[in-house]
Amino acid sequence: MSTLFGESPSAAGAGGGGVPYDLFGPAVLAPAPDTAGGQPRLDAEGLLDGLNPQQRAAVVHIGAPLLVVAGAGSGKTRVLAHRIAYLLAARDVRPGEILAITFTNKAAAEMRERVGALVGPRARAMWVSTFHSACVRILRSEAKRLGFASSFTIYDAADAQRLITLVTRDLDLDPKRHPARGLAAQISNLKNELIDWETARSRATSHLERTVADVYAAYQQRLTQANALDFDDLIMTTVHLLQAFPDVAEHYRRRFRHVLVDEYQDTNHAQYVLVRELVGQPAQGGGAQAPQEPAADTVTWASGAVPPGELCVVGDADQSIYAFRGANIRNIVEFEEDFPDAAVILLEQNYRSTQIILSAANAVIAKNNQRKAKQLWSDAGDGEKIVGFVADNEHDEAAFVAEEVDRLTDAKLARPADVAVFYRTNAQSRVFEEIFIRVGLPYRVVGGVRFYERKEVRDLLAYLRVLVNPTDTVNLRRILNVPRRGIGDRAEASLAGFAEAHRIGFDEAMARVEEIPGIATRSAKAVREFAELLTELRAVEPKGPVAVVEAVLERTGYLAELLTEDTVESQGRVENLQELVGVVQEYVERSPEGTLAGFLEQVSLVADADQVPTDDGSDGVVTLMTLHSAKGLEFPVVFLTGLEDGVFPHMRTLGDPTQLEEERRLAYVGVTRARARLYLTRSVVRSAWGQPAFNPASRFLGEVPHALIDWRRIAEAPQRPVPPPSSEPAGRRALPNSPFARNKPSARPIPELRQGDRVTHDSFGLGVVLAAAGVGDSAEATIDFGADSGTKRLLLRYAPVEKL
DNA sequence: GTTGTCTACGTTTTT
DNA sequence: CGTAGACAAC
Repeated sequence: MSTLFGESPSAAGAGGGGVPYDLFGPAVLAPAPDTAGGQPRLDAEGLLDGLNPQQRAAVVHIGAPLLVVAGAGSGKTRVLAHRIAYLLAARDVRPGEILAITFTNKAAAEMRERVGALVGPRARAMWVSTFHSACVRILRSEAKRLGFASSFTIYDAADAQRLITLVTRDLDLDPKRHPARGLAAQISNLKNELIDWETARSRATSHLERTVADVYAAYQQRLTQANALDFDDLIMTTVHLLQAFPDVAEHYRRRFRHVLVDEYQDTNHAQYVLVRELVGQPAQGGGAQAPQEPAADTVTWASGAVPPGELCVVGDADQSIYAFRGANIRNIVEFEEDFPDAAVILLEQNYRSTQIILSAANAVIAKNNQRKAKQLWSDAGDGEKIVGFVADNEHDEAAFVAEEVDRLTDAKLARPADVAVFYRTNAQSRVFEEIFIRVGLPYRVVGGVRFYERKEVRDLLAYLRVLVNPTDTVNLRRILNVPRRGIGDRAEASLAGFAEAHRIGFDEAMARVEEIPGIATRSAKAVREFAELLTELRAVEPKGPVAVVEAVLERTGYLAELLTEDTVESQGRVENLQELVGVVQEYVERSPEGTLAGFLEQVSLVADADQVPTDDGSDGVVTLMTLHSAKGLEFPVVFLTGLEDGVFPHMRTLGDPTQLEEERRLAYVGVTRARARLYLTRSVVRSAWGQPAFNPASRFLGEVPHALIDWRRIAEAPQRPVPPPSSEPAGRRALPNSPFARNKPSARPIPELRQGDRVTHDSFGLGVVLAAAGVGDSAEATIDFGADSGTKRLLLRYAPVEKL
């Protein structure tokens, strides 16, 4: 298919608001466009046009800290953009005095664009950026104060985990008991709480905590040696900088007279303290949870203090979906305690969705206990009913989505660009991609297996990082033997040991490889050649970033190896590398003075390479993304898929009411992305890594009032009389607490084994049960398979075992 | 010592 | 299904 639209719809798409087809009238959509005939509008009164009274109040508010509680679709970005423009137009604020902080690059870009549309080129003097890039900017210029080079490298989560693996090896920790992943998470949590390793160590009360603190300490030391900061360091170090150097803090407070923070509910403790430091307003409330340390959390007042900056935060506790990574709702919930003179403005009118969609969203979120009441309303009318669909399996679910998109586009009710498909986890995108490719439906996946996480891309970036920052040990060791050049584990360990013993960097150890005992001459030669290679490559730097990248690909033999391999996979890798070269070229074109270091910084702070397709008014493509990446976006047509307990809400959250509430907020976010048409789908059977699993309907489905849903198809009820088709939950009841209700269904029921039972195993053959424990999914058995295979302990849920 | 093969393993969301 | 680690052959 994909004939879609012959001619481009009359009214433009995105910002303007007119949807050409009959989704619903323009009244629902964002009010008047921000630009009139492309001309920046600077008069103060004009900036208030088309705003409702609450929005207007938020724009014109002066003085005390302001919290704007903005329900989904209530025009919060609009309020922020207009407030900024209003500051310039009506209050004589200079652009350079404004710091607007968002959570994602996407949001920052959008904000920049909208402000730019209102105030024109003056917007360029403002800082409109994410927490992380604002901090990098501050840290680069103040690095000397803190004793590190301003050319520091930024380690992302993968780099950090790799370094922690190295550290655990150094400390002789059992990787089974202390997986790097878990340690990384714990250290990250500590940093988000602004707890440095010294404090962590002094507070440690258990053996485990001491171990974490030890790893933290060693990890931090390695970061310093490598002249690197991880993501969390960017925030924490900036806070420390401002606290340790009152003159620096004063400098930024003088500069940023207006601090605006978007998605305030997603801030963690470190970000919260950072905001307070920047504003210079001492908070009254607790701030810190856990053991209080007033000194560390209290704003230092410089002599000749600058009056506090004006703070405006915008957020919605119902859309807090990042608690898992340290976001603290208390920051928004207790804003008024933190800032006793604060003003609060509530935005409840929704300009995005039909009333039916909002009613569904309100009903679902109302099930959360920990929450302040809030009811979104719209004057857009009821609109279409929500469509429900139960598929037999995930392929059918995807096929339904594809057919439905086809139907809508054929009927000119929507273009592909109007449609988004949401799912809980990235892995779920694959089925949709398969079907969409087969039927020729153009689509784009946002996020997913991210470009910058691909092995070959990371390898090439590792080379570039090492060229810029020779002390970057993690990346140096990553590429030491990539492509294979005969420097094995043994040689690497010797180099690392030598560096440790002489308290020098890994790169220096390489330079002195001759002095190192225990390295085979052949390996030593390889190390020497590798060091020379790096020197050669550094010599290319003056020729510009593109030349360096190409030199790396050529002279390391990386490209040649891939070309020789000549498989489908290697071709894909070559294409990815070409794309990366293209990214460098783009960078150079955009900033001709740009350096390799500049390029790398940009890359490390932009995690989502695949941006949301901008609506250029063409038919565009269907957007596939996780619910998390969907936040802040809106689409006329939304498919919310995989609504199954265990998928969404995610399995790991089912046992924890707090986490379950976060999942429900995620559902709320998903539902409120839809403007006119919302589809809720689930699948009876879904294959999760190989094995089919029966999942019951998501509890969130049952929380949507039945009257709002038009069930297009419900679950079959096998071996039972057909249940009354009145409501879908009948489908859910179709599979009660039968042993087939979850996981591992028909193919092979979990055998109930007792000691002495004879069994057969697909690969081990015949065996005798020595012991059995546990029931249901957690049932295990120890089975003797005789001389060939020996005794095994098996989890019966997965093990291909049958009782004889 | 290094490379290739096997197996075990673990799988949320992202700056 | 895909990747990381352990192990056995070159």
